Amino acid sequence: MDNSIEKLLKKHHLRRTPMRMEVLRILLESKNEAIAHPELERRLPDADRITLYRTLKSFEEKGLVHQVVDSGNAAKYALCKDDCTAHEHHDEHAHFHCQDCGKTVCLDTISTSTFQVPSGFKVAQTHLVLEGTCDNCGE
Amino acid sequence: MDNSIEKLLKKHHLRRTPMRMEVLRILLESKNEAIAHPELERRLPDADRITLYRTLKSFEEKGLVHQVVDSGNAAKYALCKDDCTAHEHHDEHAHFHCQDCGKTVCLDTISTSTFQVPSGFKVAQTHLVLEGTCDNCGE
DNA sequence: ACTCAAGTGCAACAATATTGCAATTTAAAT
DNA sequence: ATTTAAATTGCAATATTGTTGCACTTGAGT
Repeated sequence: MDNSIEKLLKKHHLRRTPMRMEVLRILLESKNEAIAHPELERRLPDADRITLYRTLKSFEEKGLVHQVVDSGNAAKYALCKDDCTAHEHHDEHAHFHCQDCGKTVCLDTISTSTFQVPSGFKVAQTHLVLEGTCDNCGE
Repeated sequence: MDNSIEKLLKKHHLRRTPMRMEVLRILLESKNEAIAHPELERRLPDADRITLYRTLKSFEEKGLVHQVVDSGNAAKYALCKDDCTAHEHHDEHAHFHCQDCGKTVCLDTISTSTFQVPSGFKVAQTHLVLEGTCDNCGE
């Protein structure tokens, strides 16, 4: 329901604007699937492309969504888990990118929390993307 | 030395052309650092941009380099380990992307070989990228 | 030296991303 | 309900990144 969208925005100190509500609605609809910029444009034909960039940037900065990188050339976005804040993301799960259908889904079962890095290195964020064929496409 | 460059090309069934030798030389120079396209352009001012794209694509197809995705918007390339072939990459290691200096280095100590995926999913390739501050930039 | 497939360079184009600025809108204060 | 400051938007202009087609050149085996 709309209510939850408004709450989400408020929670993350983002103004409630039509565009943001729309984008958020779409992201909520495809709950654990990451959506690329072009796809968002397609679903929001009337939206301004530039505004969409800035919307997503705001969302990311305020800890509402996280970026997923895959080997396709476009960044994708998915909703953050509840405990992400403006200052720190806690999306410690992997993603799966299907080379066939192109979809990117969250794999909450795989945690990315602890990898041992050389001394002197500090990890702020981890991207773990598995690529291959998803259950739908593997005939 | 030049010799090893030619051998590498031959090994991967790639013709020995000036451009490829140059690109390969640069990749060898920064052995375990992944280099983005713009950076390669910068280091090869006379090279044709399009040819560079195709060179890297060939390299990747023939198992000579692998792509690294990070949250920067450009794909980066690094040399594959010895046992990569045209048909299969075996670069089962993580990468570290410094948010400060932008460099991406290989972390050979971290293996990405085994993650348990839901049934029906098949993993062909794994990207594990840790982001944060590298030892140089951490004051 | 000859030959042909592979590779190159150029042009044209398509897609993706960034910046500045004026106009509008939100949310809070009066 | 008005007012107001700051955030957000839409548009223009521009930069960056990636693709395709085609004619010309080059590498490497015969």
